[in-house]
Amino acid sequence: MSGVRTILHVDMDAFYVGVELRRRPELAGRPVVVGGTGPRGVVAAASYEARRYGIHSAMPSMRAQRLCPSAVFLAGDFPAYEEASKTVHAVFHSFTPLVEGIALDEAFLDVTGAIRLFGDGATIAAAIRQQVSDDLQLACSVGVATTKLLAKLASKAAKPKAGPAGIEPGPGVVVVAPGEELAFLHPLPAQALWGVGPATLERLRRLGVATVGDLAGIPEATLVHTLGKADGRHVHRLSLGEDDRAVEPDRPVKSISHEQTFARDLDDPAELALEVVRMADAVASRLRAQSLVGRTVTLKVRFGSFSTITRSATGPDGLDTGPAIAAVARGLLDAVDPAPGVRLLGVAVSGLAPAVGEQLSLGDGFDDGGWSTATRAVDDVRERFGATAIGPASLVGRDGLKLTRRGRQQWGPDQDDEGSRTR
DNA sequence: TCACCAGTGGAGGGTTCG
DNA sequence: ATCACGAACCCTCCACTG
Repeated sequence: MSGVRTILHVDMDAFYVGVELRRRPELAGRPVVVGGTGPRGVVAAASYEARRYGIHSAMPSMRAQRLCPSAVFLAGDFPAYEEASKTVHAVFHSFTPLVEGIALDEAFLDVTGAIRLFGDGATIAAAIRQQVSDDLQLACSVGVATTKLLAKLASKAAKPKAGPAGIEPGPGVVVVAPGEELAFLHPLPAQALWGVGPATLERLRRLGVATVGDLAGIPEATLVHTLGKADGRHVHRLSLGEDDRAVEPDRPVKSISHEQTFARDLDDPAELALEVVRMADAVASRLRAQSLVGRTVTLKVRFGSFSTITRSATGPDGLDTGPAIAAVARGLLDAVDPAPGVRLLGVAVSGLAPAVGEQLSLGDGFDDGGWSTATRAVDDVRERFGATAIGPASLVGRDGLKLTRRGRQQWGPDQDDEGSRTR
């Protein structure tokens, strides 16, 4: 039935760094690191010059600093990256509507139907690179193949490579032609497969598996036994190059969460309760912005020891106001002993559904104390005066409303995150 | 010595990804 | 000598329903 597809995976090269370089061209050619700058921060992106020193994303910033003290560390500007991402996606959409965004800097395109118009996969890939370069002064790498997995691995192969010796430019576009799939796939290490992380890798290692080719030689039943039904089957199919997953634009959101690592561990219940209110409020804002409500509230607590627990509760009604979500989350928090010291707190809402018409936050026949009306007013004020213009009264400190709505993405606490709440 | 069976949905922990 | 944030998905256990 469905013939051979042509799928592209486009991956921006050091995306956040690239956006920063556009407005700070003097940094070009230098080791640049974007990410959390505080003592508990991590690297979000590193320029290829920085990667020569062994710096990579998700690495603790402190370690990165030791590896390359002369590197330029930037806190990052998430809204700017979002804006650039939108423009990049507009370029993708000029070739096909079948665009599945994976992250700000990454997307799958199914161009099977666009070939008649624009040329084959390699031609489209080159055109996209040209367009992104012209419009945004940003570089990207593109993989072209018959499946998502192969396209993703191909784009990786297309990337520049940085080692102690220097930086290799990389081909920019790599095509895995129909029929060449297994020749490309089987020499790769098993962890190249999507879904094979450290834990799975260790189990496979015990089966004597090192490469994808090794994996292809293992009976499916053995893999299912070792990895579980879903993962075993999945990995087995991928190792044979079988991957019929479609490029899906518009995948619905399943959960919305906010979490934060503190500059120091907290053990004061009142202080923690305050943080929960803050996060519940932030999550609620985002729910309403997308006209969603959620029935399940999950509280996440990471202790100083790094052990992490979650506590959740599901109610009959969809919630989308700060007070309603905070009430549930605080109930969950009450059952947690913070004495060991809490490093991170998170509030998530799942079980999402579209908010339909007049939202009843507290159930049928209940007077919700006017929260629905008040909440709409809050959204209105924020729309006109900014996100920090109004917030829960409990968050008003001595210095006024300390509603540090910390950007949309943060890679660790700031140096001075203690603020007015410290005692 | 009682789990008998099947389905559903919640809770909690874990893995993986960018 | 340290380890973010946001999201998706899986597994296992458990309670409830019939």
